[in-house]
Amino acid sequence: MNIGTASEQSQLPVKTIRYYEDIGLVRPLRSDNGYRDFSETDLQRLKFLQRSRSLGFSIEECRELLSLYEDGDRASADVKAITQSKIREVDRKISELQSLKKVLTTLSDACHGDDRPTCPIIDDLAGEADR
Amino acid sequence: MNIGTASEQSQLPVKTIRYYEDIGLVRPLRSDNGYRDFSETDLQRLKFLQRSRSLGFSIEECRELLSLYEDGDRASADVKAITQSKIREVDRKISELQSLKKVLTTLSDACHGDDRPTCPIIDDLAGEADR
DNA sequence: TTAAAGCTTCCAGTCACTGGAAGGTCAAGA
DNA sequence: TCTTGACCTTCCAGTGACTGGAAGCTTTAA
Repeated sequence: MNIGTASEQSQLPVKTIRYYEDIGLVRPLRSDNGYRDFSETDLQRLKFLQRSRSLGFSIEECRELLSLYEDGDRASADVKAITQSKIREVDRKISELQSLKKVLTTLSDACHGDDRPTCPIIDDLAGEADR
Repeated sequence: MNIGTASEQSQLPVKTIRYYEDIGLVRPLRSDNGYRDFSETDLQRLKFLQRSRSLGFSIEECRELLSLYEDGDRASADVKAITQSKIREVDRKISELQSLKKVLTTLSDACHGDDRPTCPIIDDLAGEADR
C-alpha cells in the first residue's frame, strides 16, 4: 500500500512515517515508480509505534519495545521493566508540575489583578518578595 | 561585570546567557577587549529570566513578563492573566500525565513480568488486546 | 488533454539550549 | 619575561521528534 493509505490506517502523519523510515524504524519496499510500498507487517509496526508514542515512550524506547515485540522469546519481565521505569518518570513529572502549580497559584492568589501597577507576581520574579 | 560573574550571580549557564543575548533578552555593553560587560540592570534581567523560566514560562512569555516588569504603569491584571493561563496549561499537563499513568499502570499490573514471553503490554501496543 | 491529488527528495525551522573547535585576553607564578 | 591556565570570544553543529515548504515526478479522473 502507498504511504497515504498507511498514514490513514496507522493514524500517523505522512511526514512522520517518512521520518520513521529515515531513522530506521520501518523499512518499506519500493514500487517501480519509486513510491514506498508498505506491507501488512510494516503497517503493524506503524500502529505499534503510534500507540507506544502516544503512551509517552520516546523514540528510542519505542525502538526497544519494537525489538521486544518482534522477539517471540523475550521475557515479559523486560517489557514490564521498561513500562515501570516509564511510570516512575511520569510520576516525577506529575509531582514537579504539582509543585509548580502550587507556586503559581500562590502568586496568582496574592495578586489582586486590577488596573493598578502593584503586582506581587512581578515582585517575586524580580526577587523582591519575602521568601 | 564579566559573563562568568553574571552567570554565578544569576544561576544561569554562560552559554544560556549568550543565547539570551542572541535572541535579544539582554543587551550587555562591551568592554574594550570585546568582553561582555553586564550592569546591575542586566543582572536583574537575568535573575528575572532565571526565575520565570524555572516557573515554566516559555521564552516568549518571559519576554512579555520582562516588558511588563519594566513598564511601571502596567496593570497587575495583565500579569495575573498570563500566570493564570500558565496554571491552566500546567493543569492540562497534569491530567494528561495522570491518565497516561493510569493506562501504563493497568498494563504493568496485567503483566506477570517473569521469563515467559507472554506479555499483555506488548499485546496492547500491537493492538491485539480486548479494549 | 489537463487538472488535481498524491508521491518523491531535500532543505530549513521549531524550542531552548548545549557541546566543541579555534583562537584572543588576562592574571599569577617561576 | 615567559608560560600556564582560566576566562573570554565567535561560529558551527546537534539535540528530539517532527513539521513546512519548494521543486519536480506519477497517477487518476473528468
